[in-house]
Amino acid sequence: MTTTLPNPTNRQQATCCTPTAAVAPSPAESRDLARKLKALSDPTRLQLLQLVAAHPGGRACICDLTEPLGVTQPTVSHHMKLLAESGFVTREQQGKWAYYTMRPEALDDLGQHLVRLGHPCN
Amino acid sequence: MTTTLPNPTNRQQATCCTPTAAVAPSPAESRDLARKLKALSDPTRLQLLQLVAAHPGGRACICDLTEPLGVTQPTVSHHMKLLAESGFVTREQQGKWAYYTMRPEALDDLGQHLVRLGHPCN
DNA sequence: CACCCACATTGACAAACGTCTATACGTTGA
DNA sequence: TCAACGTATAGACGTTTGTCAATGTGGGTG
Repeated sequence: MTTTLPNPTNRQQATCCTPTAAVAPSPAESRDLARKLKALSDPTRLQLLQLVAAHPGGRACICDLTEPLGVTQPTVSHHMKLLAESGFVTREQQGKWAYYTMRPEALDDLGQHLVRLGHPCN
Repeated sequence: MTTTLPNPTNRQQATCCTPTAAVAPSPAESRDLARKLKALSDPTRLQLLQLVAAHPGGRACICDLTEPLGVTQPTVSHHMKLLAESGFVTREQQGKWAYYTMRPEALDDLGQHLVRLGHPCN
């Protein structure tokens, strides 16, 4: 296609505004962003996050989360581990309970990142 | 656990602020949100979005996107179809070319939705 | 100590996903 | 009308994902 180039938009890869990222987007950055989005791309995990957020102090233990969603305790543990690894919650052991606390900044950052994706020219 | 209830945070499911959503998050809404997030949770699709956004008018055809990412044309077609079905781009056939156009509002909406997730009490 | 309890880990399994090759479809130009 | 081109679809294949039952772990309690 570079030989014939009849494509009206493809004159030497012109960009609208020299966007913040390079013309060829960084695979590493994309993988990192995709990893965070994937952590939120499951209905069960989203409901778990909402449940944690709705608890006083944005803080809940596994036993608070197992019953309302109708999934088993190992499944909840697994999901919360993923959410913690992606930075959306923090884990804190207290006695025999494991408390997970919301990290709203993580959601703020991700949200802003997405908005910026749609406006590469600021 | 409801019988013994030694859990300090779990006194009759108290919430911090009667959040916008019900205490038990709607599965339907979570599934819809998860579907959109899943559409963005792949590095190749994110790079495709960035490429489209970087093109003049936020508009590019498949042939503009196949080469820079090192994946085959059917793969690009498949990903763009997913992005279109989730509302992040629109498709528009022009001659033998298929133009995909960025929809920044979709990213804005999703970004705001995520931010709100972290602040259920507004 | 011995026993519950809350949670994590393991292993298994079906379903969904990302990618490719091969092929079909619609448009354009000779 | 035919050939070339850009794109979409179909089918196949290996990988990842979400879930569960079973088991391990470590703290509290009698």
